[in-house]
Amino acid sequence: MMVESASETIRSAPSGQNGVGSLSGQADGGGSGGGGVGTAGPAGGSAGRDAAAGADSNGEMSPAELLHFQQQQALQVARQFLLQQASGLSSPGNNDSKQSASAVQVPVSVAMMSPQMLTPQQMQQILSPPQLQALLQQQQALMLQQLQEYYKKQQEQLHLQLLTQQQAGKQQPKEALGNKQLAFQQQLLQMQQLQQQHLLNLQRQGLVSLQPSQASGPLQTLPQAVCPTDLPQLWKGEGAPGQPAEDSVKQEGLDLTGTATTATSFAAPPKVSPPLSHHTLPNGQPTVLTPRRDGSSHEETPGSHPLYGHGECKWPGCETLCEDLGQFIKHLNTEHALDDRSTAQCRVQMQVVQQLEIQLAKESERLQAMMAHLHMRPSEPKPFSQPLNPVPGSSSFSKVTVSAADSFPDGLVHPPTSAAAPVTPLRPPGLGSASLHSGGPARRRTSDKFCSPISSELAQNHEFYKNADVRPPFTYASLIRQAILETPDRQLTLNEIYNWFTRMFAYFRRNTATWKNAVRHNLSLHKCFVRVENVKGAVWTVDEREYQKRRPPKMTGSPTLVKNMISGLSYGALNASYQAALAESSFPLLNSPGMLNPGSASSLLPLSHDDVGAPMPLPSNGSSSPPRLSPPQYSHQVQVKEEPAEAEEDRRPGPPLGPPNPSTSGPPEDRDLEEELPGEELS
DNA sequence: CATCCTGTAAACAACA
DNA sequence: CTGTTGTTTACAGGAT
Repeated sequence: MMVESASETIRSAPSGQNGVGSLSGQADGGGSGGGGVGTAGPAGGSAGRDAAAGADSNGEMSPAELLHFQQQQALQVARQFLLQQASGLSSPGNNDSKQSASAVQVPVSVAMMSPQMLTPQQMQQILSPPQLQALLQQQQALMLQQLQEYYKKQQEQLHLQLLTQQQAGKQQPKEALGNKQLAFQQQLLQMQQLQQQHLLNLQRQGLVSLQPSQASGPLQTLPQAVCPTDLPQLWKGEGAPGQPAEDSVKQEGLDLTGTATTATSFAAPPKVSPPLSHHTLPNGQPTVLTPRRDGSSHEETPGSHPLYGHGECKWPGCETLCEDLGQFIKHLNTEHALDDRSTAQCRVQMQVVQQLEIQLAKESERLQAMMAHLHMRPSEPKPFSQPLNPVPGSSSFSKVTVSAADSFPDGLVHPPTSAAAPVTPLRPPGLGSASLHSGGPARRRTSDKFCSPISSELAQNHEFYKNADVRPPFTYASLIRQAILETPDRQLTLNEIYNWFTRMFAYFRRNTATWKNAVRHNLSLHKCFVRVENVKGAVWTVDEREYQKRRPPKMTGSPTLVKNMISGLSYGALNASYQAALAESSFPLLNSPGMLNPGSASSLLPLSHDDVGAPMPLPSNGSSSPPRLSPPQYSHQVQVKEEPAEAEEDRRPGPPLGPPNPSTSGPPEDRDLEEELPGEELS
């Protein structure tokens, strides 16, 4: 009864604080009840436990967490890789190197939307997880753009050549000239194909870290570039000093130009339908997930293995040292045999790859749309600063936020097969780490109190929070309030609040004991939460006055403010055509179920700015939906100003029971209910 | 640096 | 007895 699934499911894994070690026993979900366990010496010891366990080989980590971390890692890698790639881009010998070099710097920083460079940490402070994710996407998009710029340049040159030849060959017979043109056009076409393929390959390689042999360790460096602070702990940290070898990668990519012509794979990303079964074969030769450049993939040298490089196992998160290939194979067979874990990891990897491919396609289309919109002929040489387009700040952000724009229902999000992964499909690359690794309690919640930011952000990103195991940037108090205010009655029982949390946030489906305690703690602690005795028990309500009373927001340049501004920009300032382009671009590509970006899933359609986004349809809460709570149409859930009526009611009237009616039928509190208070929030 | 705010842990009581 | 609900205390760490 009542014990909603959450309490059971995972029990461990508290937010992945850093592993402090201290494998002290206790730490079971029960926490509070036992009483006896208490004190357990070292503060915070219990918290770190799980993470630490994950790091070790003793399979403590649940498959779910593995999936999470792996995804995270892969995405990080991809990101890093793209970054490197972009910076390496300048080197293609030809004349535009200078340009592109500077160009790389500019757009990125601009994309950050802050005149001054922000450190990732700062960014994380300022931005909410979804925004961070969006930013990352933006960055990637920019990288891609730059790559495309590069290719475009080459196309330019071809064009130039063509022209010059045309002129030079004036005397030549027309048909010859026509042929030449044709040839050039073909070349151009090829170019484009290559470009796409190259991009694709970049993505793939960045993720799959294939074929280390190819270049003396280009990719090896990547894993370690991955946010050293979080992953390593979980995946068994690695400290190997990496060699700087980014150019080899780039080289490889460029070399492509000469040969490859098959760009087909791009159009049809591997469907990876049967989630399992392709991975480690019993004999130890894992079928590499992404066949990498189709046919040519078999080039791997006899003495190498796609998953083996630099003396270590490249299995995601493994990095076990192996002296030689034989040892590695052995290791592969033992450690990465066909089991749930490997399977899950494989699946994740597939998803990651697929996701990135989709994203690539999406970004490409977006680029097209952008260029179309800006009347840029594809061949027209553009000054580099261009890509950023007129409205630097807002647009770049809005684009980002919307980018994922996977407006399709999340229904299929979860990997069908189940087995080991109740996990949420993805997590924003950058912020996964942000929210997880950070040692202590996740501070820096956006200070709610600011009226509706929470509701708006929630509305906008609710899909994200629902699916991604990311800690929401709100305080417990604000969340509780939100939960309560979202209901018609403006009242919830404790358990219903719990349910709301678990329903709305994947994050809270995990370590229940902790946050439930926190919820109770907050309910008791804050005067703004008023407990009202009811016939069927007690319910909690919100005293808005009290709530608003709390320390005033302090607008000046606080991160919160910045954040709000940003989000405001991003969501509000979209221009229609742009949106259209985005939407257009994203729709067709997203038909693949497994992948989507929760990050902004909901952002595109419903809302324009602030609160607007009503409590979202949210039909998808499969399991634990309490009876009430149903009305999706109920909008404006958050009456920030709520004020009098409710307050006085809450005042906990002397009479023992009075008003509240018998359980069923009408809401006891009749009182509020209808005040719609449309014009609220947002000073 | 002091203070406030928040998150986390935990002890404990009342109750079902 | 166990688990839930509430209350309270303590502490750590970020923000002001």
